[in-house]
Amino acid sequence: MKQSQLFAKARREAPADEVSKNAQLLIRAGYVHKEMAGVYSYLPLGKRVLEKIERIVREEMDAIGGQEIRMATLHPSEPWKQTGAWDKVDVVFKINSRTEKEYTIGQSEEEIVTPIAQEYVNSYRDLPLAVYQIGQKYRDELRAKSGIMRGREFTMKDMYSFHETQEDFDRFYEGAKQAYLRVYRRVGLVAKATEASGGSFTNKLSYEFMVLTDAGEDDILYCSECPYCVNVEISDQKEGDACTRCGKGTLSRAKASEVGNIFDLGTKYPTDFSFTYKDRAGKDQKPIMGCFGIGITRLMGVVVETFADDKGIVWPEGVAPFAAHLVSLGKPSDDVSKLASGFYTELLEKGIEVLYDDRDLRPGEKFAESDLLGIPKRIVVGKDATGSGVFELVDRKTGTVEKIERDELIARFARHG
RNA sequence: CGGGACGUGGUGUAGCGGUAGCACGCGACCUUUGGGAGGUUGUAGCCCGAGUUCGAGUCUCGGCGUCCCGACCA
Repeated sequence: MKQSQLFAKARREAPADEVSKNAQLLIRAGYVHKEMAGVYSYLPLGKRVLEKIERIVREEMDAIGGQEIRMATLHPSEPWKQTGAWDKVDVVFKINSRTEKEYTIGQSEEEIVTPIAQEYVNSYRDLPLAVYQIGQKYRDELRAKSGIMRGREFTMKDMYSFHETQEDFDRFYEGAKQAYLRVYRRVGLVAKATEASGGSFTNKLSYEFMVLTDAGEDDILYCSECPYCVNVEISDQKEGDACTRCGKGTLSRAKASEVGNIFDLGTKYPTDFSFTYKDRAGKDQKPIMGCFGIGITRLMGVVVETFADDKGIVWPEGVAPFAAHLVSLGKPSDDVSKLASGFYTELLEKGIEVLYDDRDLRPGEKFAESDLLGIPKRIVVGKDATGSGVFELVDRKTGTVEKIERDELIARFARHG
């Protein structure tokens, strides 16, 4: 993509009405546009980042047998009344039509997915089943905060699974937990599987996936030696206590942001909807159900919070909007510009995702903006490149500068694909 | 929802009862080109509504909006 054609331009100053690092940087750099408190639109660069995250999530969900669907976001009120959530869950938006019919917009989708599964799961032969979607969720939060990390509208991957037995559920649950940890790793983050409350409809524990960040709104205790991690809201332990899990480490307390949550829902929803299937003996049974969420937009915010430095955003390679930022220091149609344009075409032909800064601006401005955008690698084409054919490769994270010959540079990006 | 702060051109801000100013951006022209250049010129603004006052961006009240702390958080 040519930067001269990118309609969302970076600004020099952060918006005055945002305090959170993620919102300040994402707005400044032109990734998102705020519509109102807790609601953001995603512009070309932001959309690309979301798609990167979504692709990783999709691959990992597919790998554990998830089937992707797309459920409605405008919901009838009836199933929500049937499960009790209409009255019990206070973040449910309630909408009235012109004819006074009541609707809601999805803040989660058990009320929709359970009847869908009920329609097609008639026999034990149809189980297990796992379906998921990536889509918008709406919650009537009393207070939106922290930029894109806690909004009233956000993107979530939500998966729902149905099982014959607790053993089968446990097997799938463990597989999902591992898949989640792979997702976060690929996104570039370290997430801790944290023991937490199961929410209002189950008294079982759940796992929350927590990334340590001061921008987070949860507090967790985690062991210095083993993976044990617990949300302080359900823990009687305190910082400095010995870890009861491994017996070796001590517990530290830290702020963290929840980027995923997996639940054992038991038979709550099948019960509410009278959803049964025939087991091997021909008897009616209720499936055991699980729910598995990942906050896609929140994940993006946490990545910004985690890696940004004083110059701007720093994207890990896995989620960057582009693999390379090609910055030409040439003037319109001079030799430097021609060289850069030729190289841009070649990168495109090799399938390398590149943002090409072809604008006629001063170098300082281009570098500052490049730093702000946070693309992992910057290729600078200046005067010296016209004779030598050697380009400059700058690492956004470390600032390391390498002089690399043209073909080697292409080969390097092609390898990372 | 309780508490607090704040709403001035597209963006960031100054103005504290008496002619709304600056910077950036954007348009035009000239010079400049390896870390956010300089000059000339143009462009564009007081959230909404009442009230106090000779006079309100400024004071009072009421809305609306945004952020922060708390509460809440499938």
